[in-house]
Amino acid sequence: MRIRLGFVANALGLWDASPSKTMTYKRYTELPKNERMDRLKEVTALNLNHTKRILYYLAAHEIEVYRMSSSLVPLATHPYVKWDFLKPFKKEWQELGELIRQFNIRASFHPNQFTLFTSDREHVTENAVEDMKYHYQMLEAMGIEKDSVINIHIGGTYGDKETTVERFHKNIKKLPAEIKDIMTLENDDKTYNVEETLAVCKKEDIPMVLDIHHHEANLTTEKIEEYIPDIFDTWKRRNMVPKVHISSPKTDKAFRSHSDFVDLHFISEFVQVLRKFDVDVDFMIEAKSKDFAMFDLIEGLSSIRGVKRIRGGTLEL
DNA sequence: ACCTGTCAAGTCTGG
DNA sequence: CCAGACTTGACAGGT
Repeated sequence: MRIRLGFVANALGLWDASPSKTMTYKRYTELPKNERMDRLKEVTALNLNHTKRILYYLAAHEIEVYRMSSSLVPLATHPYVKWDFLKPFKKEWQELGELIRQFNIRASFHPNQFTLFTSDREHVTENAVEDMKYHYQMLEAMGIEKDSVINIHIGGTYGDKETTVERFHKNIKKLPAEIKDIMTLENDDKTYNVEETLAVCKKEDIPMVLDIHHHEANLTTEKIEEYIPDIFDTWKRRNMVPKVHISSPKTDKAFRSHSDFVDLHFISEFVQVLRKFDVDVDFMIEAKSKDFAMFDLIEGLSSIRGVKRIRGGTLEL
């Protein structure tokens, strides 16, 4: 079995390469009208260029798993701004897509916590659809929508999980079919645990992203290995290697917070579990130290007996 | 050069 | 109904 590792958004090994430069609505309104659009485009051009630099960095390190920043385009879906971020950057989007293909990178998006389909307020669902569209359009512009996922959480519980899950199934119908086709759902550290998330995924035929840190923070009564075959089966429709989110607790007290680096022992236990299933997986490292945390974990895992590093970002077990 | 308050959006808890 | 927590990085303005 093979494990590929990757990281989220920013590469700390590169100087000044944030792909998430922003302009808030407040700042936008403070600019003279004739400068506003120029500034939006400037920020976007910079984020796209930084993403390009990161893709080359990934290639140089043979890293094939990467989550792109959701903040590539500032105010892309703001109701009073909403601007065309596709046409002015047609060439740039295409170039990113070509590099992603050329370097065999598995790219994904993970919209923010306000993108959810459980709310009983209609505008929340409308905003969620808008935000999902924004992410989908970026993937389309890069020509990689068929090979990518947009991952979100189920959402809040509103004091009644059962009713709320039903509302999720109702609200998700508002999402255009082609976008729903490429979405995934991740188990949550506070609300929907592995068992509950898996049930929703099965019902909607949506692949499930397993987050092992969230799982430890929000345990189901059963052991994780009992769920793994079903979780991994949800990826078969898309013929994709299952994706697992990796992080470890900051402290015992702040258990849910992400530690800067990933604790090797926290993960190696899980890797031993995976070994029994002998299946390829991709690890998305979610830690404050980003690529450094990923490199650290790659080296840590490589030192385990029976684990061999066969490429910069790939381990064979 | 460093520090601090602010920012479109979400829910949850407590008052 | 509202404030603060949760949590996030980036940024502008102040010292």
